[in-house]
Amino acid sequence: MVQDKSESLPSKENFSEWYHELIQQAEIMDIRYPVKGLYVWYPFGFKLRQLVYGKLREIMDRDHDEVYFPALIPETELGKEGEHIKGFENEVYWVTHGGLTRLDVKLALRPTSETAMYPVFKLWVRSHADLPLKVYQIVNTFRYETKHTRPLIRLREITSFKEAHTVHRTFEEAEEQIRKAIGYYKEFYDFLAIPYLVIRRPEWDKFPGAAYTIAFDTVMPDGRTMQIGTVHHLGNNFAKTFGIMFEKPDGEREFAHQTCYGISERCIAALISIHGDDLGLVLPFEVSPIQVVIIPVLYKGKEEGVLKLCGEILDRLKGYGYRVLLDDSDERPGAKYYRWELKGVAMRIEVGPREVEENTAVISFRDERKKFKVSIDEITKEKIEEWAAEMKKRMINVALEKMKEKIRYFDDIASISEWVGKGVALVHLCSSIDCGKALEEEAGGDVLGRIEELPDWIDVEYEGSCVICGGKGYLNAVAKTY
RNA sequence: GGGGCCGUAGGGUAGCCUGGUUAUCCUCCCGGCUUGGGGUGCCGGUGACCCGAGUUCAAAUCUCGGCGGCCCCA
Repeated sequence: MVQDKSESLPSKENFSEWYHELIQQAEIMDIRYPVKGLYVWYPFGFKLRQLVYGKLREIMDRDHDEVYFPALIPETELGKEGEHIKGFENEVYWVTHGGLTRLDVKLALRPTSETAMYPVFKLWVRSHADLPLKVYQIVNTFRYETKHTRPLIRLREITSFKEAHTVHRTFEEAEEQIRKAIGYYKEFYDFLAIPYLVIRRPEWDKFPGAAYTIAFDTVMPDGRTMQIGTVHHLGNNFAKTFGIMFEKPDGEREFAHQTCYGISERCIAALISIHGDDLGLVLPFEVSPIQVVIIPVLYKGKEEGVLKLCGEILDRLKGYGYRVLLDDSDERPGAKYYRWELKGVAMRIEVGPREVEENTAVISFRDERKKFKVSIDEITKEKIEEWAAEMKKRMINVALEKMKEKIRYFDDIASISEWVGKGVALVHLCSSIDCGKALEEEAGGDVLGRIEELPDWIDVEYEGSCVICGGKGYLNAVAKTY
């Protein structure tokens, strides 16, 4: 029996369509805003954003101060660092007029904030005692994307760019910060149960103006990878451009070394895409806008007892501090199950006349959708936390297994192109640009770069001979990308 | 950069080729009854031809322009 309900989602097998529909049906974003690449956060989507970014903030606040820099950057500053501007010039939005008056110096809508911040860092940094300087901000950024835009994934206005910027005395000290930043991002994505690869981008694909770039990539259900975080060591390139110098204890003046690292709302796209299923969102308990929904099963003449017990459970869970909803709307229970599953509510409690008699409740978790019965007394804060932790563990395992299936090692280039597009190919590759480009040509995908941290589940030697030239190579990843 | 396709209620659609009645159907939404442990059923209701110009007795339909969206190739 085929359910041809128009509100049902396309199968996740058809990932692109599934994503497009789910974003709207689950009320994450309204895509009807009349400008290409700009979208509206629905209240539900925005709550999810706030919960996810709350965790990111908590992590950043341990080691950074939050700041806010302006969205407009004068052309004179944006253009100072040659590599940097070359990397962005095709996608910068320009403010050219104030009212009817043409501006003497055009203003760019920030594509990222290095050139907004660093002229000010020059003023803030004077002595070694001012270092290290570590700040972050969560802001919107603008890029004139010409390719296919998609909500949360490819935007003309990124609404939720968390960018951190740090300044240090030495290259090594900055490098130490890079290690810490990678640790912060790991903690963040582990919290969201999103698996990732940590990869050093090849020379031709590093951040414009950086010494090197390390990226977090996750593998989407269709086998393409998505970059969900980047960490850049800027060396003293920008310090030289913007004159960020400090006086050492011995009185000598030196250029500072810098890092920057960012995460955008692609983390939400990954959260939705990695865990969601044919019925909708699946979210970890901690970030579900609604963590628990209580569904009363009402039979004529027995409403009172059921609603009373539901009310007691509601009060108790609210007392524990959870985001809980009692759905006493006039619909059949089945319709409610589907609705709240679409929204990714982590835990469901059903109460009907049978449960009232036994003083029990039927519990179900969104990821497994099995039902089990517990006595009302068992629903304690400790128990719920235990259940939530178990659910998170299941989600991590499932997501990691799926990612492993989409990653394969190849020791010759013959069959790589058949695989790239379905998943990630691992190959040994030397660091020459010629070999990298030849491989991209052959594979029909992008070289993501050298695996920076080899996970224990990848059972391949880290070093090996380059698949193109046979020279000394390291394990690299190749894939089609978002 | 080159080429192609498409704009009809909140969402999805038929009608357009061959101009002509009250613009089709599904869904959502609103009201009523019914029902209630995995998408109840019935009855009733609100709501649309992207914008502008042209052709014509008459334009959702044909022509031109604008705006918006989608796809393919480099």
